[in-house]
Amino acid sequence: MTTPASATKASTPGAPKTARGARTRARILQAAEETFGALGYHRAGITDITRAAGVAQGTFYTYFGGKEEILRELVLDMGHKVRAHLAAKILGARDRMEAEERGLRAFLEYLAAHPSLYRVLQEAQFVDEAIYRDYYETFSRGYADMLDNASRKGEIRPGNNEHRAWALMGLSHFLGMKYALWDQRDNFDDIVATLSDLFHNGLPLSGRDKP
Amino acid sequence: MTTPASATKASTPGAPKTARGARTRARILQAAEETFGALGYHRAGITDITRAAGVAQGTFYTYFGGKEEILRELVLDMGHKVRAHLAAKILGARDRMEAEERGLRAFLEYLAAHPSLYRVLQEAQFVDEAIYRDYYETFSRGYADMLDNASRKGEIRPGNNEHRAWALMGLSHFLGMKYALWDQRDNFDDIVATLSDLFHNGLPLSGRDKP
DNA sequence: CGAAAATATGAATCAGTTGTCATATTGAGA
DNA sequence: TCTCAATATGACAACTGATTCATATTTTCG
Repeated sequence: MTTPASATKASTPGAPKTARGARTRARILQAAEETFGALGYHRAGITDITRAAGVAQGTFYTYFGGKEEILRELVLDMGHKVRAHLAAKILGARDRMEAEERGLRAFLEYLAAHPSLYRVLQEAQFVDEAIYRDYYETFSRGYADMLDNASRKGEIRPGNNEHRAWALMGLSHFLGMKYALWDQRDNFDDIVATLSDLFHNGLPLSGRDKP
Repeated sequence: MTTPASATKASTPGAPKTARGARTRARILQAAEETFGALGYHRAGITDITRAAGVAQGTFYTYFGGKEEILRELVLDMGHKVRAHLAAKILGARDRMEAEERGLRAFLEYLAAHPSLYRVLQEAQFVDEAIYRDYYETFSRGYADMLDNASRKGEIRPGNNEHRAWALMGLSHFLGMKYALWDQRDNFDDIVATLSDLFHNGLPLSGRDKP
């Protein structure tokens, strides 16, 4: 339907004004994450969400303007959580190389533990592309900044760190999809080792190219 | 709805038995690619597809079992085309390293020229995950085989080429999404150069680690 | 040319969903 | 305890969009 021209869509209701309200809202949000994660955005009905939350359909609209809005909220929320998790896991790294390894491992582990993240985020792309782009543009900016710092410190080669950031995000994304979600591994040592080797030495046999 | 247990979905109608039929079917397939690409799978109605193809709604069901089926067909078709394109572009490469550069460039150019590919494929993931997985599993197998060959020839370091294949696919995917689709660039020299440097030297300043 | 098969048509059916609303319940503060 | 604003309820109105089907039209080929 996509906003049938002149109609519907009650815009964001105000925030809850009671402890009870806050609790209910949180339950619905949580239920939405699970339901979207399990069924996907389109197959999941408001009914499924409210049933999972243990409230009546109508209650949904006390806190959220509609299906799209709760998805947006979810994506924002997830973005914060992932970044916080990765930041924490990277914290003690000696240099950028170690940070990359830790970051990759942390991402894979996070994805294995929170598979809904992936599905909700990826599906958001087709519901509201802007929020999906924001997620990755924000992420990539932070990533590129860290690489720039490492460049300045002489820890990594000079080069276009924006390009590198997108490449590295993509690589994590696919490795996560394949090994954490599809194959459902719980040990990522060998994967991290393979990528670590790539980061350190590139692909060629000996690193004797342009130094 | 997800196949309501006991119902609907007329299974694949037979192939057209007339030149006219073949033409009509092709027109619908083409229209579906454009329509899904422009509106997305869910927002695109059968109506939109048939209108774009210049036929009546009912005609659609003469050739396709339903909306999901035409999507499947599209994904399969696209898979063949991309692989053919990349294979052709890589053909004359002297070594694996050059093949990687050419492959990345070819992928970015293909995506810029066929943006529907991306959208249809990515969205297929949430309509019929199996076909999406097949697409990438097939692709990755071929990719890993090529890397294995290069390993044997001593062109690249030994290592887990399956992991590498997924990492390389992911990296291309994200670079394509960002630069070909979102930023709509038409020149990818600098991106290919950045990644070429990564492939040759890894990230660290000098390549003097474990040789 | 004259069936018979293959195609084409589009109105009607049918299932399923979102978002609304009038009505009840709850609980915090006076 | 009483009152009122905040919440909760769930039946239902209003739509959307996929698929079907009885009915034309076109093509093939004997």
